[in-house]
Amino acid sequence: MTQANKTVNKATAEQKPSRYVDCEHCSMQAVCLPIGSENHAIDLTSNYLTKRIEVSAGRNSSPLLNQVTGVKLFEQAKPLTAIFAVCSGTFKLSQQNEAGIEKIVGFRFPGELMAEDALFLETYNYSAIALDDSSVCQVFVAPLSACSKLAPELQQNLIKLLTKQSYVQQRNTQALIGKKSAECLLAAFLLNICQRYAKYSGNETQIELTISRHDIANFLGIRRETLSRILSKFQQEQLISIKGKLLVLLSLNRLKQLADN
Amino acid sequence: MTQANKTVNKATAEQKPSRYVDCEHCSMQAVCLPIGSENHAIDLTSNYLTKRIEVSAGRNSSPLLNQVTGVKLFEQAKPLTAIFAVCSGTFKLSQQNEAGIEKIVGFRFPGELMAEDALFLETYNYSAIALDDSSVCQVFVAPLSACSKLAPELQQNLIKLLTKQSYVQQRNTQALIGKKSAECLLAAFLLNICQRYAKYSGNETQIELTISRHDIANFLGIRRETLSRILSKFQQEQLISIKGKLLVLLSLNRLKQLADN
DNA sequence: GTTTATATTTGATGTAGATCAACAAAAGAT
DNA sequence: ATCTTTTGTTGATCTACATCAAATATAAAC
Repeated sequence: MTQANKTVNKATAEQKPSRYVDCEHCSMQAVCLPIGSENHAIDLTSNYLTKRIEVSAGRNSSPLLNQVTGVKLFEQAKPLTAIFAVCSGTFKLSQQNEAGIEKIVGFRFPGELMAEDALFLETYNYSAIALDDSSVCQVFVAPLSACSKLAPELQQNLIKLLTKQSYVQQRNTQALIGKKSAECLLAAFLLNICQRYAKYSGNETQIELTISRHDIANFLGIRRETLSRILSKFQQEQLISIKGKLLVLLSLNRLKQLADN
Repeated sequence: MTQANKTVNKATAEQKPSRYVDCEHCSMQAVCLPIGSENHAIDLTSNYLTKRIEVSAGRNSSPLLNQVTGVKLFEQAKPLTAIFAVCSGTFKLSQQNEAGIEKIVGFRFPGELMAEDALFLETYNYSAIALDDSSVCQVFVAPLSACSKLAPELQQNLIKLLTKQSYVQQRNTQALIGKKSAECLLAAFLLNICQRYAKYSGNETQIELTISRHDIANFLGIRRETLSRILSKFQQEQLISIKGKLLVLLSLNRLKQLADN
């Protein structure tokens, strides 16, 4: 474990567990765990293949234009050399279209993967931006590729991992297309992120909301104003509470009811 | 090549090339083509691994409820034993949610894959329904899995294929979320299907539209009435023409302009 | 052929959410 | 501390699309 003391010293530290997600709760498990008893030689947790690195948040050094906040871990269209698992913190994944318009395509919490959906391809499909002081496990592709040629089981595990991941991804986005009302959309989103964050925090009724309203609205395909109104409404109706960065879900049942409409 | 003479005899046959898509234009190529010169033993085009089968359309035998039209090639949640490539015809892919609501998650034209996104998983993620008299190449997973253990190159090819596929899929759906207006959405959709169909027909300005308005609307997340209105408007504006089942794009440029808004 | 069912188009109306605009509250910068 | 910038909230209006409803066209059944 590397040091993340900076994070601990911050004002918001009370709400945030001062620990990394452990390997047992990480989606990379299928890749990292050594395969079969005879194959112990291939242990991807050795530093040869993987490396834990810190990503400090802090806004981009150049506040010229409406630049993205946070720090880029990797960048869309650049050569892909490694994939990542989030150990602590939060990331947003964004794509820029030809016109340069930013579209948030997802968020990642501890235990979740980034760029795995482009494994063995040439370039990253999206950029990853830290919204927080974060840490990640970096898995280099070249040695992974070499290893997997030696160990067919590893490769089958990889394929299973990737297909499962892409299925989850698809469900996440397909659900949102359903053209539910913005309220349902938001209810579904809040439940989703709290549930995912719970793997890390242990509590699926609350989350430290490091994601800006702008990014949530962008991701959901609604306007910031609309998002803000619905959040206010949810608070009036005692469905949620927001104090500073802490979001609490007050009634999972009613939110679930709203979500699947 | 198996016989597809039934199809040729149909009234709509003039508009439709009476041939299968050839292997050169098929997305399964990376899997089917024998690998390396030394590995000729592994030729997946042998009948051992793949098999071409016919799927007659014709509506479902039970017109009781608002049952899906067409014939199911495989069914969501059933055990996955094979993946498929479309040789001729059209398929729609549909998912049912817990409430039993049908959601169209995609269409497949000749040369495109089905169920590959669940390869090595237990069950199909969606059902595939033939909208046409169609034919497919069936690739059995068990022998494919066995083979790929022998040939790491095949497996790397598979991973590349899958990740590319899932990227294209994602782009297709993400583009639709962009919450463009229904007009942009439809323009993008028409361009997309014509372009994909062109691999088969050779002409990217027209398509034999076997997909119902209902299914298009469902896929795009708009109402049938809205779809119908926009189609009428596009015809008035000489952007497209519809005669029977034949859809012709009259101005690719103006449609493209509309599409990326 | 006729009849029945299904698919598609068109019209009238209501509403959710976009848009424009102003204001309030944080967060950085000096 | 003040000043500036960014981020979030609330109000007023407008429009695209959903919804309800009815007419027409197409396809299946007899």
